[in-house]
Amino acid sequence: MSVSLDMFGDRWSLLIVRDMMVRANKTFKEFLSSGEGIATNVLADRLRRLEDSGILMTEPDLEDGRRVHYRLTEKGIDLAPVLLEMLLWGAKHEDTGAPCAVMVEMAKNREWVLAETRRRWAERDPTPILPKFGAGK
Amino acid sequence: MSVSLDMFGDRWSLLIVRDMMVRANKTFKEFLSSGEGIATNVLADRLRRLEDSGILMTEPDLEDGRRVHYRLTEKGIDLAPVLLEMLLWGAKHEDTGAPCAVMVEMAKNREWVLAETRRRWAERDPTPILPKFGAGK
DNA sequence: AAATTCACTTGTTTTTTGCAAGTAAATTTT
DNA sequence: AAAATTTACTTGCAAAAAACAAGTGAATTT
Repeated sequence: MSVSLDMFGDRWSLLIVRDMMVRANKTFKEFLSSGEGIATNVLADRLRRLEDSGILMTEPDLEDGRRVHYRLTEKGIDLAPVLLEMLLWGAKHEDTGAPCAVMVEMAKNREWVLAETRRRWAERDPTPILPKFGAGK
Repeated sequence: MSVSLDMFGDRWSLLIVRDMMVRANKTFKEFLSSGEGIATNVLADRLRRLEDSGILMTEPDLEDGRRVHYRLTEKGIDLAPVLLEMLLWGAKHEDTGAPCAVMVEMAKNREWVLAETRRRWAERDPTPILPKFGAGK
């Protein structure tokens, strides 16, 4: 676990992974404008380190040569259980502002949430997990 | 989750919680000598912040007035699922040095591990969940 | 009563972060 | 086709945090 903490023992790395996972962020600009206020130099540095450690990879955008697509690797998407447990912990113990009913549903359906997260990643389905939850039940 | 990351977005806080949970660390000195090399000023600061945010509490050692016992709160022990998933992720994707068979067992028995962790916390049973393995990592 | 242990605190140096501005290549607009 | 704009960064600098080294005081051991 110390290994994980060498990688994630900072304020931004896990937030980046979370934004890729639940908000389907792909570009540098999307990360910048997803509201947490990360500095451009730090974002560039974290993306580089996450890539170096095999958690994400880059691919060019074929429609716009300025853009770079960041995408989670298998190792990256495997962080979903960690992120989910963190999300649930935060919802239980802190005031997250997230709708409580949604979180209760997620807590009851961990396996479904994880399977769905992985499916969307595999199929490059950009629908975000969070807003759209509970529809199937 | 951003809330959680304000708290845990640093190299040491989660490591402290982990050491309390799986190694049953209680005193300042135990944290110092549990091998990660945290500085005394940083350790003092993190313990204070973890206490301020209700993740741990302190109680005096009745047998030795110099010592302070740090103990996880309910909110703190509720981090067990997060830590467990991190541990499992690290074991799968990084070279942790932890005996592989042990991790496979843990992955298969998440619920048991969590129940046992909580039981030991509740009963103040200091038996560590994980045996100490060497230089670790 | 002297030495030692324990849980810290207090400087000081080094590293990391945050902020503002800038750059180069690709695309869009005129 | 020239100019303006967008995108993904880099660079330089001040401020905050961390690592390092040393010290303090109360409690305990010798």
